[in-house]
Formats: sequence, structure tokens, C-alpha cells
Amino acid sequence: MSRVARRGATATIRPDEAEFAPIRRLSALAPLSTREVNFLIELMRRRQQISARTELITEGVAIPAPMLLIDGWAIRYRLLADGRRQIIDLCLPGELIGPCWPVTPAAPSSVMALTPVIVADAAPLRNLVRVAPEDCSNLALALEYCAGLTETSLLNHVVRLGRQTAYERTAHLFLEIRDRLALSGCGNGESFPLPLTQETLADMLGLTSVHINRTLQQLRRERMITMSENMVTLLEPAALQAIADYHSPIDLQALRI
Amino acid sequence: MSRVARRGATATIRPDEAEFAPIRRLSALAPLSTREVNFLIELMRRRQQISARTELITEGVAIPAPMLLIDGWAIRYRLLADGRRQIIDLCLPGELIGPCWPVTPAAPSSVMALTPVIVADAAPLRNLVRVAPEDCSNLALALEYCAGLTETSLLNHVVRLGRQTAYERTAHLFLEIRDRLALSGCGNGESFPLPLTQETLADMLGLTSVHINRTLQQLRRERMITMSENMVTLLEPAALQAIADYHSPIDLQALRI
DNA sequence: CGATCTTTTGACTCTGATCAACCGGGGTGG
DNA sequence: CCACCCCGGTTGATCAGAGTCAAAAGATCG
Repeated sequence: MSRVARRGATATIRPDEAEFAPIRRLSALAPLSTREVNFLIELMRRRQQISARTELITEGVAIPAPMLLIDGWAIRYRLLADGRRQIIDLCLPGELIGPCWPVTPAAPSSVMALTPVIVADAAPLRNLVRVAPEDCSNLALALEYCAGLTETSLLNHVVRLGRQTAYERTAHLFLEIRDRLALSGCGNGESFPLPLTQETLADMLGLTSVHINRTLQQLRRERMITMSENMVTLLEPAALQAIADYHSPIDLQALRI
Repeated sequence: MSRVARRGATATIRPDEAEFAPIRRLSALAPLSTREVNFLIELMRRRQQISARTELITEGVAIPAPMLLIDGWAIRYRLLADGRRQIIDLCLPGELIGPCWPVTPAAPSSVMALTPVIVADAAPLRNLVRVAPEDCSNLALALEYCAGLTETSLLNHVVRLGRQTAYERTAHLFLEIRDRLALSGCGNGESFPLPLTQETLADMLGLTSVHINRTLQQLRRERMITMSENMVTLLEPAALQAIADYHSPIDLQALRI
């Protein structure tokens, strides 16, 4: 059963389980010392529970602080004047929010919780890496990898929106989500939670919800995926990979995941 | 007459003029000390001339070093297996190429010169900021702003591709290029060089060259822009701004440009 | 058990793609 | 010097992927 789905339904969290996501993710990117892990655990002690649909960052307003997303899903998005919305990126459990915009006076996009979310203030993390990088070389390395992965996700997104069909886009996004969740130890092989409405998926992929609906139907009809209870299972990952021209940004095998 | 167009035609460069672009850009973002400016000038002394259509960075291959684009235009792009191309970002005079991917083992996208290009190895710049940030606080700040601007450009691009019509996309891109060039001291009010074929513009905006052709015709017919000799002039910048829902990422007035 | 949100379906429209041809200029080679 | 060619821009005709509009059927939630 889906941890996220269960959480989405009941809004109950098991903190000791949840807080593994950031540590699993960062230590998969660079093996962390005990000291570094303890630093992260300490950081996450000051957590904050935030309910779904809450705006964490508002476009145009100074960013309060970078955040570590301990658990739950969020979206980065921009709105056009007439109400059109484009989702720029997903923020998945274990990932960082806003680390790249330290001196930016105004956030270039908004961030909103999609599910109930647990975040921690990541400012101490940034400060540690800045002030005493020699004390946390592995952590610093992991954070650089994080930045690279975020970048890669953005590029993927641009290519999807610019040059792929609805069918390809959807397949590509699902493969990316699978890999990103796997890195944080979420998901389960070819199955993963997907707590998104079709409307949200549409705003992510630059389509309408009607068209997303039909595209998902096609993917199911052709036995590429199954969906139930906010869970997606990729039945033909290799075929999807070929269709979407998807390449994993990281060698998940090499990271022992 | 267009500096870039002239350069594109003759491949002759006046280095003393050209090399101002990076300095103008960086010192507009944060007022640099004489020492910092001298460091940049020294850095740019080791320049390299590269002809149009040369690949500076190849997707999947380790990035040799970050580069400072002293002059000329380049594109970041990705190719799909069947040959579709999506341009991810432009690299304009004065901008940095690849500063964000320091530890990335493989470049997430390729970079190719569109015009003859002059680049300098920016590794010393990165090292300076890392090793002795206290010696170059303004420069470090300027580089952080750079990262923020690059991020903003990418977000703009995602929104254009995901949620705007061909007409809106084109207007939006032109406004962005105007502002980015202005920051480096290129362009001239509402006029700026645009050394791109319609094919390139199409691969940037996720359209076909045929459709770009018709969209440009519409923009001219409605007296929004004029084009000649690789120069674009925005006749109705305010109207374009409204149409494209464009917001300048930086207060160009405040930067005294 | 209404009320609201999400998913699904059908009919129709339209933006932008495709295909094909032609034009015009600049470079090249005979 | 001129013919040729190639590339980039332009045009027209047709096609298709995705959007729009509207309504109904399921879910969810107070």
C-alpha cells in the first residue's frame, strides 16, 4: 500500500520512518559520515507539519529559507495573469526546496504543498556548507549532486514540453518520478505513489486534464501501466523508456538502491 | 548596424570592445572592486576563438570546465533519438556556461556555438570563489545572481513551452533576450541582434520553422516588431509585455543600465 | 445525504504540424 | 564570369494532435 496515499487519506505520519527519505537520498549521493548524518537528524528535529494546499513559497516574495522536504509532495509553479498554471517541478520526499536561490530578492516561482507535508528549515545546512565546507565534504558533495539532479529534471521538463507528444511526455514523467522516488527510498520497484489529480498532471505536462485522461487511458489500454489508489505501476518499463527516450540521470544500481 | 551581425558575417572581432560584456554584466549585478575587475581581465586574457557550429560541450561527456562567454551566441540543447531537437537555453555574450554542473560526471545537455564565439576558461573564477570567497565577496555575489538569472530563464522557458501560444512564446522570448542582452550592455533600447535562423528559433520555442515564419509575419503585420539584417526592434514593448505576460527578472533601471 | 471535486465521455473546433513547392541570395566550381 | 547549388525564408493545401465545451458518472467530505 502507498505510504503517501495512506498519508494523504489519514494525515497521520510515522516520523521515524518518514525522516529517512532525506538521509537515504543524501547518503546515496555521497556516503555521509556519522557526524554528518547526526547533523541532518538534528536539523530534522526542528520539523514542521504543513497541511495540503498551503503555499510554502510565494512568487515575487523573498524566500524565507531553503527547506528540506522530509515527507510529502509539493509543486513549484507559476501562474499567468489569466489563470493558466504551469508546474515547473515536483518536490518529492527527501528533496530540497529553494537551495539555489539564496540571494534572490524575489522567488521566481511559488511552491505549494500537494499533500500534507513535513519540512525542516535547511538554513543551517546551507550555512554549514558555506562556513565550514571542510567539516562536511561528503555532505557538500551530496548537495552539489542535488543541484545537478534538479537541473537535469528541469532540462527533462523542457524537452518534454517542447518536443514530445502527450503520450511520450506522460511516459517520460512517470519514469522520472520512479527514479527520483527510488533515490529517496520511496516507491517499490516499478510501483510508486502518485498523489496527483489529473488536473495537476495536466498543468505539469502542459496539457488539459481531458487530454491527460485520454492519454492515461491509452497507456492502460496498451498495458503499459496500471493505476489504482494513487499508485502507478509501470508494466513495461523498457518499452516506456524507448517510447519516451528516457535516460536515468544517475546509475541507481551503482548507488546500491 | 548589428555588432553581432557584422561579426557573424566577417568573423572579425574587436577584443577590447567585446570583452566588456562579461565585466559589464557582472559589475551590473554587484559593483566589483578594481581587484576583481582586474582578475576578470586577467582571466579573459586567456581567450579562445571558436567558430560557429562547434560543439563546446557534449551531452553525456564530462564537462571540461566552466566557460565565460566573452562574445558570440551559443545554445544549450538536447537531441531526441529520432533527431528532434529542443534548445534549452541561449548563451549570450557575457554569460557563463556550465557553472552549475561542477561535480556532474556527465553534461546533461550539449552546448554549441551559433556564431563565432570567444570563450575563456572560467575555472579560475570558480576556484577563487571557492577557495577565497572573502577575497571576492562582490564577485561571489554577482555569480550567485547569475545562477538566479539562469534559473529564472529556465523557468520562463518552461512556462512558455507549457502554457503559451506560438504568438505569446515568441513575444516573451524576444522580451527576455532584450533584457538579457541589455544586462551585458549589448543591444540598443528596443533593438537587439538576433543571429538565429527561423529553424533555430523553432527548436527553441517548441514549434516548426514554418509556424515560426507565420508567427513572425503576424508580429510584423500587427506592427509589434520589425526585423532586418538579423536585428529585431520591438515597436510596442508595452503591448508585447502584456500579451506575453512578461516580467523582467531584474530591475534594469535600478542597475543603471 | 447533499455538495463539491475528480474522472470520464462525446461532439466539435482550432492551433500548429506536415508536405510540397518555390523564391532569392550568396558561395562555389568550372 | 556565369551556371549551379544549397540554405534559409515564404507560401499554400491539407492533416492531426490537443483544446474546448458540456454533461454525466463516481468519489470524497463535511
